[in-house]
Amino acid sequence: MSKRKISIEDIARQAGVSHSTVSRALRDSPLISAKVREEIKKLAQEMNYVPNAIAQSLQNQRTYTVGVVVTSIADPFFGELVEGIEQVAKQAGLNLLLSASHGDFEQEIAAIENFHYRRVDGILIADSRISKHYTQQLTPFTVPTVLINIDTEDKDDIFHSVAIDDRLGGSLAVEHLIKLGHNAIGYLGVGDGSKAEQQRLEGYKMALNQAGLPQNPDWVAIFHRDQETINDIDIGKKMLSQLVAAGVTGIFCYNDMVAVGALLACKELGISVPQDLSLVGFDNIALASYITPPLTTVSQRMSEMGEVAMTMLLDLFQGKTVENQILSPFLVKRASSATVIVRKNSAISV
Amino acid sequence: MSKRKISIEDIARQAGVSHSTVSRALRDSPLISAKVREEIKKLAQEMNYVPNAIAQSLQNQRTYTVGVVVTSIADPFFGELVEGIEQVAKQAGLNLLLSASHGDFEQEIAAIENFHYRRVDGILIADSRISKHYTQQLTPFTVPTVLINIDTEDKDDIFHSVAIDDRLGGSLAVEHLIKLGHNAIGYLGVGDGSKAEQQRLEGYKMALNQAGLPQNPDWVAIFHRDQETINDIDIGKKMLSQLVAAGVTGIFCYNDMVAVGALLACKELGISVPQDLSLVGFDNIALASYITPPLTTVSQRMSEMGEVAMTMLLDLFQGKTVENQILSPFLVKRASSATVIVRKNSAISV
DNA sequence: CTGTTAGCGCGTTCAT
DNA sequence: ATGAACGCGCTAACAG
Repeated sequence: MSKRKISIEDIARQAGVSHSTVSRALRDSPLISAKVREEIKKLAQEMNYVPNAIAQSLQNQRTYTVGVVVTSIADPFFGELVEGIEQVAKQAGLNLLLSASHGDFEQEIAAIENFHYRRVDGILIADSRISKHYTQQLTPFTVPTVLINIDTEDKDDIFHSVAIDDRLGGSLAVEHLIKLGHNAIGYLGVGDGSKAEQQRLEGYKMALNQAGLPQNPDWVAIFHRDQETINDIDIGKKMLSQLVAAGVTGIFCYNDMVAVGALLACKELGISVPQDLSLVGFDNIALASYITPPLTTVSQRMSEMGEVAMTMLLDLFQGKTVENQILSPFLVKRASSATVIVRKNSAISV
Repeated sequence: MSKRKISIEDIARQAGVSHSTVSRALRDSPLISAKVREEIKKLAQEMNYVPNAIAQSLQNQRTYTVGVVVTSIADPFFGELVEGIEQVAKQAGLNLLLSASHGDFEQEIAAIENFHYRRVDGILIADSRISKHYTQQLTPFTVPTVLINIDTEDKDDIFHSVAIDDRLGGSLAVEHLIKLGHNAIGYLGVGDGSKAEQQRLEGYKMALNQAGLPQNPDWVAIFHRDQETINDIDIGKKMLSQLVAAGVTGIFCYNDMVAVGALLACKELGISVPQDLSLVGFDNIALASYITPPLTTVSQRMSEMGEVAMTMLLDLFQGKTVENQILSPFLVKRASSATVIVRKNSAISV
């Protein structure tokens, strides 16, 4: 903003009218003769007038901006989410202020306070790093806020939320394996203590129960975190063997990265997927469809999630009462899962 | 902003001073006695005062906000870029206004005008959809702007840029194959008419020249676009066979997706990589490291690109003169490329 | 229909 | 060291 832009007063002077006449003309006020309105609009055009949103915001008490906090922008997962958010925001004439928290609680709080400072009209938060802290730290919050995929325990009147039905997702994965004839089905988890993992595991158990299939503690392998420095792929790699040793023929993995890790471990161990072992992931990341074999997985459609969350925010702006949403994931069948091949001899060789 | 937040006047009234005293106290003005300064700060804290960035901006003529236009947020490529941008922006106390153009020229212009309207301090554009149009449409632009990976032809005084050295990238890929003993090296391109492709091809030729290796028109396969509806993977799939038929033992692919397509075609044709054929990609997308075999590729480090671009913008804010940057890519060696195996008989079988 | 005035919240000069 | 007054650019209430 080195050169100050021209204002409505500049064009008022030029037109020989008052600045409020210009303001009205530009806003298509009915209180203006059609003639001067067109004249002024033309003049504004000629003078390259660009209205000042800052001044308008100060007056309107509305910034037409929403703040978005995600863990990481580089994560394709959140990328899709933001894409969905952006799409409906743009359509509604709203702008996005984006901030990454990198899973750090401090940074997340800082981002939210910054949004507050900038007087955003609403806030979207997609980050699992939070919990009850919210209730304390963010109490003085009057800005409409929608939490995405976050365990929202209380404060239902202030915080709204949209989340995925992880239990359903787990069930879908396991039911799929059951249909394929598996009856020794394992679960491979990362042990991050998240509600998501807890519920996917629940879905796993539920599906087994419902099918009357046996359950075995040895079939559930959840990584024990001593240090935070391990990634999901390596978890999958490490944990696979013990499940195989326990005799499972199909495994539901907490997410796709874990499944990819398991797949890599299979290759090293000479276990062929899906002939010897079926794998099902969760998330449907892009990688899932390109890897060999392509991964059967539960898909979340993050962009839809973003759209729903942003739409919810729009409803809140209009004073509507909104209900927390739980989105249903769905199964994407690919080549990493197949019907069980019964072979008495080769089974021993594993 | 349903409930109006408290202002400096509110806390001035409470403290029994004028609002300008409060303003000064909060900004650590030396014109204030240390005592009242602390008192007022404490009071502000108690009253949950949050300064109004909008009002400040109107006064300062500075929004501490930069606008970012990318083709797609969901694209991991741009995700990384934005992550880099965001990181240095945050550190400098700047905010990001994000917008996606989806490769649509209209949307891109609209985004930029919107940024203009919102009085951003600077703009970053990462989208290839543009060209000379800029010179015309965006002439009245006084906002510091940095173009990322865009052919910036003229207007060097207004637009600044950071881009990758595609020619060097092409050379690196081909030199690598040469070192491995290949002497019939092909290029597989998408034919999108971009400067990037043109320069990567140039790098390919340059490397061959420099090594004194033969060149053959049949070794360069560039897809001819009749319709826009084909993706890079399918291009790679389609074009591979003709290069193989031409007798190449190594192929430099325009990007990783093309290389992945080529790889899939190899699997179908029974060509084993890297034993029969070496493949090198470009971009180093996440997928490249997970596919089988992992892909040798030229890496761009988009996050660095974002950091550099944002840093350049910061320099511009400080009135420094900046130079357009060209970043050097580097080779990432993986299992899709290997030394040539000379075998007289099997060579015929291809 | 149009002009005058006030105020959104804040920073800053000009007095004192 | 502090208060009064003005302006950033715009919208809206109030006069005419």
